[in-house]
Amino acid sequence: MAATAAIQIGELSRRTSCNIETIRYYERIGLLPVPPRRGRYRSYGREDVARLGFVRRARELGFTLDEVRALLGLAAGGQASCTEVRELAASHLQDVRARIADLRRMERVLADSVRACDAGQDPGCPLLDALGAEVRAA
Amino acid sequence: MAATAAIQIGELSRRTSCNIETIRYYERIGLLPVPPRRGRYRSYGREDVARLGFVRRARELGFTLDEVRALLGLAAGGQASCTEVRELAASHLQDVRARIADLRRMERVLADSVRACDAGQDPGCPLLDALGAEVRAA
DNA sequence: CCTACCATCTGTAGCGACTACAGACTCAAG
DNA sequence: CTTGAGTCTGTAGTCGCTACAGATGGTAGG
Repeated sequence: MAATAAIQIGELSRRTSCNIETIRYYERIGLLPVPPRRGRYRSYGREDVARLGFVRRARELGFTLDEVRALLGLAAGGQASCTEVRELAASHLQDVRARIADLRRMERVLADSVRACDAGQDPGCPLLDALGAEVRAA
Repeated sequence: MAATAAIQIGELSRRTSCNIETIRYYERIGLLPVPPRRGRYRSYGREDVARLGFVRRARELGFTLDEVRALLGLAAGGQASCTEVRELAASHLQDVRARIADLRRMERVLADSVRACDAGQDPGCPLLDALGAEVRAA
């Protein structure tokens, strides 16, 4: 019940594993509230640690900062917003799956080419061939 | 054997499915050679189509522009460089696989949360909980 | 010949999500 | 009193484009 222990930006950075410059950046773009100052130094409290932790975890899940902003708004809103949160997450999940599919396509082509290269009976370079190798003729 | 048909940037753009602005950008950063001019207009030939095609295919495989630059250098170099090409591709393949692994981790967490949300017996919002929901208490 | 219209030109600024300085200051310990 | 760590502001860089604005070029129709 003591007054929330005030911490400085360095401590906030340590507790959230978030770069100091990034914290100030989040403040600049309005993702974190402008904190009060002790002297000239930013002074943070318990709920700043929570909020920034939330942001960082959402970022780790690949949400964009705009999506995070929306999530923060919804999180403050109470249970009515659970549906909206679900929709945001579901749509983001689709994005993630699409990106995985893209990367898998790349992986397949690359792996095939490297394998062909290892087999090494090709007259030219199978990797360069895969990229359309007439460039060499220049 | 006719002199290589000279084309303008618009035609190059169409043939390579590469944005005009992007072509000029590639020229600016030295990825494409500075072309001669017909009047004030850039004039491209057969090997520009090939080179830009190569660049675009490499980009589709996720190579960075620096890697593409390296590949172009190696492609010009003859067969001695095949090993180096292989190494570049193999290392890029590792990157791609790492990114896939990252995304899969995200996918799992997101899918789990959305599923928990659908089950809908949680008192709060399982999605927000997954992100560390004390933010709501603010 | 004039006009309309398209393509092309140069140069600059914006995106997203940071990251990296430079150069000033504050504050506490030795 | 000095040293060193921490913090401050402000600006510019990263990557790979993309999007303008505003000036020309070349061509076709009237």
